[in-house]
Amino acid sequence: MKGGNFSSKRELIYSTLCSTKSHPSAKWVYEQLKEDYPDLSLGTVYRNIALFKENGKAVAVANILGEERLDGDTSAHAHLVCKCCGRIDDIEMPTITLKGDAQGFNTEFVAVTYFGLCKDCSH
Amino acid sequence: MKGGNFSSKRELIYSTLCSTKSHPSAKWVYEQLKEDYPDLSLGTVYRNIALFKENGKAVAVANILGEERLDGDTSAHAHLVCKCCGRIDDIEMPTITLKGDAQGFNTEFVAVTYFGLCKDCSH
DNA sequence: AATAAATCAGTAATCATTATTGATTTGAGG
DNA sequence: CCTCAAATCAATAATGATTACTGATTTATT
Repeated sequence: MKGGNFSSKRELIYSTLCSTKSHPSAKWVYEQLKEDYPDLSLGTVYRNIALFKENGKAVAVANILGEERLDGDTSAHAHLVCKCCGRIDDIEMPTITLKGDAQGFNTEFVAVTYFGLCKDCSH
Repeated sequence: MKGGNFSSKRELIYSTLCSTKSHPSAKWVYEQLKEDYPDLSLGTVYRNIALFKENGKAVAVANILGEERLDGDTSAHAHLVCKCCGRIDDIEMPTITLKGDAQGFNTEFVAVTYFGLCKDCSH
């Protein structure tokens, strides 16, 4: 029953990932849980996050300072990524009007990401 | 004269990056040049690509299989990324109508990326 | 309880990227 | 042309995120 749902650790990791809007890294999720569940391995967090991504329950939002940042909210929305402090915020998904077409491409997910400086880092 | 332009190697790396629409990795650029310029170091490629990104002459398009993929074409266009084979194609930039606003966010660059399966990988 | 599959912790290995170091090249001024 | 300081480089080592592996443990099913 691969990728199934009978694992308590898996639910724990998933709910931690979904508990924040900060778009955390795998390590962040690990560190949050490590306090209450000392016998949790970072490898387990990575493995389960990989499963979530395969199953469409999570997406990679950006790669900040070499760390992949994740989002457990897969509803349609866009992101503001601050190049300075690494902060990632949600915004409403804009309307996208594709000119021409993506001939033969089978789209599963559309990412709209604004890179720039957040309010705090603009001075 | 940091990030300036008096280096022949720098121009070489930049023109190689711009010579293809395949959105290559740093390693690919290195391998292309290595044939004709054996005394080129992978570190030099990475260092110069980092400069290009700082100076807005190149952008990171996606992270495929742990490798950052680059684009020397910084004109407005969107990307089709195949999750299966890693191929990245350009498409015309769609019209984006932002609902609400990104309060106080100072946008430098907008990325629109379609993830899915390319024609070949859809069967 | 018995069994097989799934999952786990712990750890080692991988591999892209970055930092360091000391040598070389560049361009400006004399 | 010569000198010098800054910029750049190759080579290599170090870093650090991610993945693979191993053997033990847990789960679902019978």
